[in-house]
Amino acid sequence: MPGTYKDIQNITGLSLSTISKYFNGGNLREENRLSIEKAIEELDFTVNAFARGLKSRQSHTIGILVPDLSSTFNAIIMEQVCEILRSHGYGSIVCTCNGNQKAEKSSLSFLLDKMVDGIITIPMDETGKHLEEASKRGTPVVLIDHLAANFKTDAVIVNNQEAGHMAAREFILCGHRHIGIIAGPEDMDTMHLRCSGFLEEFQKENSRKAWVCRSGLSMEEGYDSVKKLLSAKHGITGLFCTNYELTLGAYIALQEMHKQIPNDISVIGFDNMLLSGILNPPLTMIVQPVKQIAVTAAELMLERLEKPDFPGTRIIELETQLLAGASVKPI
Amino acid sequence: MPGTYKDIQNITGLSLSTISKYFNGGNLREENRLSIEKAIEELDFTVNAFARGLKSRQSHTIGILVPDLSSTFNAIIMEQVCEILRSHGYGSIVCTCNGNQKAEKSSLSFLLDKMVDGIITIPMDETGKHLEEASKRGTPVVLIDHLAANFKTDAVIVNNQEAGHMAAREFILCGHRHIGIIAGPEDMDTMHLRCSGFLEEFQKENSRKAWVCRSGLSMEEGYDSVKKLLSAKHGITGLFCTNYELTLGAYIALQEMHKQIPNDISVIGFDNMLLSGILNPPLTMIVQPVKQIAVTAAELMLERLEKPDFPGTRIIELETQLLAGASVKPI
DNA sequence: CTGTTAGCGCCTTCAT
DNA sequence: ATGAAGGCGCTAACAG
Repeated sequence: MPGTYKDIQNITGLSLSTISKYFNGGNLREENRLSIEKAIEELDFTVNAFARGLKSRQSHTIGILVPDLSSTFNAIIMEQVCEILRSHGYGSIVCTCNGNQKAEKSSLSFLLDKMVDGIITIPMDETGKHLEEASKRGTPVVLIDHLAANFKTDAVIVNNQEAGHMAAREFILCGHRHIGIIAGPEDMDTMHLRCSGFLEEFQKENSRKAWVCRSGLSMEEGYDSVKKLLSAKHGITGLFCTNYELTLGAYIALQEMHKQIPNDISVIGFDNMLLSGILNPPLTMIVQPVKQIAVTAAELMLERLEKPDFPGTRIIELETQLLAGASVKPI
Repeated sequence: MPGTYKDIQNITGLSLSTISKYFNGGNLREENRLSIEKAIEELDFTVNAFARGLKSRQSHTIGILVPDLSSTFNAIIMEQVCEILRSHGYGSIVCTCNGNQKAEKSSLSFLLDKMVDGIITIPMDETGKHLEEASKRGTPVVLIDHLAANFKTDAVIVNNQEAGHMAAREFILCGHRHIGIIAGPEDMDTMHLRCSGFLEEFQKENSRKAWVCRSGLSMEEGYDSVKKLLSAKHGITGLFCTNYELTLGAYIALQEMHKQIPNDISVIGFDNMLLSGILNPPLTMIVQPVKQIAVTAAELMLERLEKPDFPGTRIIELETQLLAGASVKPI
């Protein structure tokens, strides 16, 4: 049973309002300040967040809702967001929805019932319909990764189409005409844009052709995709992998098939994460500014909390970067 | 501004206590129940968790404190723990401490200040000194991965020493006498036990010899360790990798050096995670019962919350398993 | 089964 | 600069 203002009052003889002022940055006589501090020490006192929240209607807690944490990208974004929020006094209540839209909706309600002051999410349901419940309660929402069709709110996204363009240009520059794309799911717009961006640029000349292999998002599926694409004998000279796990799986498959990179086949990967600095030759990759994404999302939220009435919504689009390696070779 | 019991009262004409009873599982006349439900619908009412917490002293929120989420093992454990807790109505406030003990201590205070009902943690500081603050406040703690020397509390651990034994026996069985261990940090007891367990068993005969390569925990360091171990020309015929990332890095290094598994070198990995079902030949691995660990940790916590006065502490030791693959070959 | 009442711990006018 | 008093929304006796 922790102490209360009353206990401090009993020790110091000061009134509750003076004590409250101490904790909320008012001016008090130096001698009173000290005696309160002594009492705090003695009692091991900390302010009761429930009582405070009851008045202030703020929990200093943010809900984080993501599809899953097995994806390294999500896990790292999450980790960073939590850390930044925490350094501003905000706790992060984390929910995953396992790629399940129904779970997404109920997780959102769950978070709101926990009185979170805001929601940062990588939405699954791209209509954003489930988010209406948040705005109904006046809880701000920040989106990561993609916008929601019917729900305007602050967001941090990345130019995935341009990411596809960059990869295509790199291959084109080196004279490649037959490329396999390890594309992931078509109904996920980030993945789709990377792929369609690539195609858009690459197929400007129709002497060039790309084969798209759709799959899930996992390492295993990257691995399988390579096996499929290469066994089909399309004469593919390069591979574009559209996320981290797919890249890793593809790399392993290539090694296993004794395909030398870039002599036998050129490769452009996506997101370096833990891969950076390992592979030999270093992989040419499209990288997302992970840190930046996390910082921006956290900042958008913190600013929104400070100025709930700030008009309009801010959509921050960050650029991906081509990290030049040595895995793409002129044909 | 969400509604309150008073609003429901105004609509239904019922008293506050009847309404309270509705929300806390009491018996009321069917007709009253219905009219309350109608009012709830109309108001979009949800119970105010602050007010409820103020009385009940429970937040229905658990603090999760882990070193980091970039480690896939941690991320997946975390994900599962959060999910289970959530299915019991508990939110999870997640903090990482980046392997920093000072941050660990302050994160713990942070979580306690958020009024969490319990703490589930993979502790860094193995004395457990920082956890005293939790017990001082009467907040239960469940440990994952290792016990804390000076802090007795419920815990889920894994028999890491036996994991080392199993790996050693597998190599011995196949007649290997020269093994490299990709061991990770010596001062981390899980990692240390896997290694010392291995050595204990393997070096029972001194015709057998193992070379230990210490490092951090990352994929990159697994990669480097292999390069180091193999370039030293110890005549190593097998490798034991002691965590997931190290295994992955080691595998990549071997591929790159065109070492065939198991013809050129035998390998025992650790934790399959995303690797399962990919590698060819399938890797022989020591696997931790990840799901089981998460479930057990969550259950220990939930049971402790139900019976705060249950005497004694429960330490659940789970077994690792040798998942037979085809990466260890008789010499 | 329902209503009345008195707090839970903190914050905030309003006086002093 | 400090104190007194009422209320945030919900719960839990206690009465009826």
